[in-house]
Amino acid sequence: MNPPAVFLIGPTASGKTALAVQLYHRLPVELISVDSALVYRDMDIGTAKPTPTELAQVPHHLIDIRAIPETYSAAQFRQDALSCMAEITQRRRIPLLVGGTGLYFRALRHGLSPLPAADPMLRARLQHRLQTQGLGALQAELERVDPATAGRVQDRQRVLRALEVWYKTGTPLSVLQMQQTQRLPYRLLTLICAPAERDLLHQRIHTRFAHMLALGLEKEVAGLMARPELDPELPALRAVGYRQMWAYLSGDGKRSDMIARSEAATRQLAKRQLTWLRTETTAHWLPEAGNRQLDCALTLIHRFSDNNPAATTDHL
RNA sequence: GCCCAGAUAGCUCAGUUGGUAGAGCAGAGGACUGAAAAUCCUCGUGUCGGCAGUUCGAUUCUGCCUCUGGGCA
Repeated sequence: MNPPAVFLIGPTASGKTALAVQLYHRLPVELISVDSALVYRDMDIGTAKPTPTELAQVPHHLIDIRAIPETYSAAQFRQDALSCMAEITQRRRIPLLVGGTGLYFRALRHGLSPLPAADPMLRARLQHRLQTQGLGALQAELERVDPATAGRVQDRQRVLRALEVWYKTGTPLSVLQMQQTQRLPYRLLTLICAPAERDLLHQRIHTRFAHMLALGLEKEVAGLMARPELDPELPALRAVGYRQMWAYLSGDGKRSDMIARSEAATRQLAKRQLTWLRTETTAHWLPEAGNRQLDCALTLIHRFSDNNPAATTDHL
C-alpha cells in the first residue's frame, strides 16, 4: 500500500498555518509549504511567512528556497515536494502539505504532462512579437498549429506558452497534454480550512493587512526597491501587497488607495483559491478555527494513518 | 443669512433635447499543465435626495425642503 500523506488546503488568511503548527506538535508529521510566494527569500511580511523563530521550532520545507529574481514553477514544486515527501516517509513520518496554491496541489496530485520547461530567450522573443504584432497575430498562428488549444485559451500568457511548447517540441500542446501523467504515489487525506462565511474571511484579510503595515511592510518593499537587480515585473514581485506597495512608493496614488487596492487584491486571491477548493470533491471541510477544528483534524488524521483507508477517503 | 455648484449602483462618476439609466472600481460565479499571490472569461433594477406642480408620462422641466462642497458676508 502507498504511504500516507495529508493535504491541508485553505485560502489566504484562513488560519491554516496555525492549524498545521498545532498538528505538528501532536502528530508525527512534517510540514511542506505549498505556496508560490513563500518560496522567495526576503519577502517575509507581505507573504505572512512564519517568523524565523517559528520556522526554527516548526520546520517548513520549501520556504526560502529561491532568490527574488529567480523563477519557480509548478513542475519545480512537484519535483521538490516529491523529494521532501520521500525523505519524510523514510523517517517514518507523514508529510503534511499545507498551503493555498491550487495549481501546485493539482500538479502534485495529478502529475504534469511531459512539457518543455520555460525558455526565457524564446519567451522574450514572443513577448516582443506580442508588442509589435498584437495578440491577434499570435492567436492566428496558434490557430494554425494547434486549433484545439487556440479554441480553449484566450489570454496572452497561455497563448504564448502554447506557442512556446510548439516551437520547442514541434508537437501541439493539446497533443502533449493528452499523454498519461504520473499520479501521486501516496494515500491521500485532504483537509480544507476555510471560513464558511465570506464576510469573516474579508474581515480577517482587513485585519491582517493592517498588521502587515504595523510590522513594516512599507520598509520591506522600500528595501526591495533599492536593490538594482529587482524590478516590479518579476513574477515574485507581482505578489499581492508587494505590487500595490511598490506602485504607491513609486508615486501612484494615495496611501489609502494602496491599502484599499491591496486588500481588494487579497480578497480576489482568496476567491480564486476558493474556486480551486470547490473542485476537491473528496476533501473534508473542517469546522471554524478553534478546538473543534483541531480535534476534527486530529481525529481524521488518526483514523487515516491507522491503515484504514476505507474509513477516511470517503466523503463526510 | 445670501450666492453658486452638486445629490444617480457598495464607491467615483457619466447620461437621459421628458418615454424609469451605464462605465470604471468594488463584489459574485467560473477557467486554470514549467509566471499561478500569475493570467483570463462571464454577471449591472438602482425609491436617479424628499415633497408637491406642469404633463398622457418626470430621474430629466418648475417650486419648496433636506443634506454636502465652495464662495460672499
